Amino acid sequence: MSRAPRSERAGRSWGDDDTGCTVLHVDMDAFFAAVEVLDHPELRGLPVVVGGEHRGVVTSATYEARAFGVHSAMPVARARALCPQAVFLPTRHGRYSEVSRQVMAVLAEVTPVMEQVSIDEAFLDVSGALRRMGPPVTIAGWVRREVRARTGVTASVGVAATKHVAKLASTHAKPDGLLLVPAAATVPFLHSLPVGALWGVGEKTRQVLERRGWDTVAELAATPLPVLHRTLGVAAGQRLHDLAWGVDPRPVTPGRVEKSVGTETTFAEDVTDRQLLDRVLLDQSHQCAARLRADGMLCSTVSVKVRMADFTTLTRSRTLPAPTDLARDLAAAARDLLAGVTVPAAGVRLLGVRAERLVSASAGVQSMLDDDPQQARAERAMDGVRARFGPAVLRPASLLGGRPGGRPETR
DNA sequence: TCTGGGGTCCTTTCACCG
DNA sequence: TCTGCGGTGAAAGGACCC
Repeated sequence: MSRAPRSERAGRSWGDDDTGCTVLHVDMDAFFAAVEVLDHPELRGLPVVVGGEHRGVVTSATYEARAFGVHSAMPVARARALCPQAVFLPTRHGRYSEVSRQVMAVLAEVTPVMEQVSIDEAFLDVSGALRRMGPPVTIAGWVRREVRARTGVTASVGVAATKHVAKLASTHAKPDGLLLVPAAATVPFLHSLPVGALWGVGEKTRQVLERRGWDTVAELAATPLPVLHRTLGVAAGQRLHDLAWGVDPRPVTPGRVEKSVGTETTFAEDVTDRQLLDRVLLDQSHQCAARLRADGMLCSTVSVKVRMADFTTLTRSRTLPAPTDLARDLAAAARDLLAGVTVPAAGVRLLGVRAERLVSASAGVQSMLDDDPQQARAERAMDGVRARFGPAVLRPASLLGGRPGGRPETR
């Protein structure tokens, strides 16, 4: 669910010349909530909110719920206050992934030049499909019809000459719409938007820009580049200046490789018990390692994230002597890193482990697995058992004897 | 109101090396 | 021997995205 601000003006028609507008951005409408309504037809037309239960936030809400001011990233408690009559449902990630795969399969029929950005959106470069399927707007119409017919959920599509503008166009087409921004209308379209609409401008940056008096993309675009460099840094200043003028040479890139894998847990209650924290790290290390092995990757760096009860957050990371995909190695590093952190009396709210600087296991690098083939065989055997009987059947002995009290309440 | 979990990218700081 | 300096890589933090 997009959090970017929208502009009434920008949602109008900008013309019908789609020449050169070969980038499509396909974005599912209120995706998680839409899947829930699909599976529970009796909820159609009602305010439905999907999100965590206790310390959770809203991950998706139907347009009926949004009419009450509910939006994604809002604490569920706040959403309940705004819309007590809404139906609140927990997230079912597996089910959303299933529908997502069906949607992506439809898109893949258009062109192999498809870049999936998240579970519910993707870019298509349709330049190679024009002869077979017709002009971009015709293709966009086909995508919307086929996605709805085959999955039962709706998508909005933005059509433009660049990824950034296509993305903004789909935002302004919502819900269940299509918006073309002709190449010639790119700059007027962008300049009709508030600065917060630009990709890369979140809450903090928007405040910085607005303090300077730059409320709109047009005002940002008119600002000399050196001033932007001083205000935002060279990289961010250059990028926003380019985007504000419609300059976005990024190609649609299929098959992006992951750069890190991680898992984190917010406890139902803040935790002060170090043994419990260590056990959670071990559990998370096993999850990360299993994913590394499933993806055929090794990691060179392990990082630990700790969020304290007062929400201050710190990370600690360590480069390993050699790359690994073994939970034992991740856990050893993670525990060591956590040992260097002072746990405040009020306790820890969130704990996480991330494996970074990934390299392919087949790249022939010297790894920590070579030192202990027995451990490697044991962990791979665990993968096999979990694959057959489910992730919950097998856990290291030190994790038995009671689930850590703070398993995420969102599962 | 009270703040998830999965990520990416950028900046700053610091240690180390020559 | 001490100091300065530029380059580089690791670590940490923060902003942002969905």
